[in-house]
Amino acid sequence: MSQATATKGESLAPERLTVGVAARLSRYLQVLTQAKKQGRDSISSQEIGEYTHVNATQIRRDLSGFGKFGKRGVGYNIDFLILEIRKILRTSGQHNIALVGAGQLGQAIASSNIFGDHGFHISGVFDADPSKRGSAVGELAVQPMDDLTDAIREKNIIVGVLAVPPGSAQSAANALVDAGVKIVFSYSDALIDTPPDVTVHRSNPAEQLLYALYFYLS
Amino acid sequence: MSQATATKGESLAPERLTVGVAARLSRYLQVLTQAKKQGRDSISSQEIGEYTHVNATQIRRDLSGFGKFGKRGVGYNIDFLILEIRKILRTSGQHNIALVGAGQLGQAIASSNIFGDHGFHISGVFDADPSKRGSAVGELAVQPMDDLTDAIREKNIIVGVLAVPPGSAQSAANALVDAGVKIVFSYSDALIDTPPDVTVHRSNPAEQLLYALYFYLS
DNA sequence: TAGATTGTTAATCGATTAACAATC
DNA sequence: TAGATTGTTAATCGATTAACAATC
Repeated sequence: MSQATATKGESLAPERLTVGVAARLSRYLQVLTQAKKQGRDSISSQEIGEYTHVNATQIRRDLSGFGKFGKRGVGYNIDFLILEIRKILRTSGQHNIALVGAGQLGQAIASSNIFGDHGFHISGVFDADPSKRGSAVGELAVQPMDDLTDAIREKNIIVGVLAVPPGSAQSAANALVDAGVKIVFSYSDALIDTPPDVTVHRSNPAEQLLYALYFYLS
Repeated sequence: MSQATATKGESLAPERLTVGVAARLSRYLQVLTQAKKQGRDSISSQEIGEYTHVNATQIRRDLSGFGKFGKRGVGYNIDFLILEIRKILRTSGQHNIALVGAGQLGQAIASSNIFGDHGFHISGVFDADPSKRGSAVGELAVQPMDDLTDAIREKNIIVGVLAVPPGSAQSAANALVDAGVKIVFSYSDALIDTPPDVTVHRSNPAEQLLYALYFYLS
């Protein structure tokens, strides 16, 4: 019972979410966003569970810690629940991010909605290769790495995405960190060292397949 | 204590790993593979923890359930630990996978080592677009979707990777499922429905950034 | 020897699950 | 009303953490 004591009618929000709850809420949000795109109005905890691999009871428990968001016999209203989870995660607004790497991967990312759908706006694409300078990636023109620091400071960017080959991951990450970025997402699985105040997340398809395979083979 | 009773000197392997343990072991394996690539010989639980965001004590506990793999004062021998974890996960061999989608993303995936480094061999690239047929992607030639079923049966493929736009994700997944694939990894965040015996994993960069952002902002 | 890091214990906390009354 | 699904409880299990002896 580490939740703040709530007086009648008030929200029951705890001071700070645990890592598990925050991760799961983000996961529910992703499913809700996609279900909304498909034109759905409401969704049950059971169904969110099928898409997220989270137990349906766990989902209802996670949500009921913050309020009564559902309707018995019906499920959860998608628009409403998206707003509520965004409030809980305190990430309601748009967030500018910087993309480093304008190769095939960078171009694929910039022209997709995988970030845009979730409140992240790619506000600059950077590449160390001078021959790429100025070429179009999505709706943006590729900028040289020298522009990184100014762009990150001007647009208050704290998230950087790396779409560079493994051999360039560390140097590209260094450039982002020097410019003030605090959260790095890398599509390469090369290990990246950063100061303690910077967190690195890596794309991990093979890792997910490996453990899915274990359960398939068992 | 659900571990099998082990007689002296034998491995202590439990019947079946929990989801948590299997996922973490896969994660350690990824870090070990990368550290080996960097020419490292040994690594401490502390350091694996920094790269995986898993507590160092938890890592030692996970490993010590299967044997004494480390050396006190030194750490874990990387080559040895990779072999041991592969044995535990029973995924030591090579696994053929099918890649659907030969656009920028598919090409980026096929020409990278993100799967190859972890024992997954891309043995076929497929695309519904007839104009792409035969063009080179990595070291492979793009095949039409009609070839999918035969290829998957011949090469005993149980894993399919989707690198297609959100609007094509469901139909491409259907083709994979019809051909006999049991594990699907999708780079699109569109929701995909499959029969109960097929598991779907999705790439989720925005989700990870969202919850990283929560902890940065708190 | 001195320093480092494993292997292991014990105590706590969060996740998971089944079950079911409440209610839409 | 009948069917469905939430919100919530209670019981169990796994994860997390600090601490430290063992030992390389």
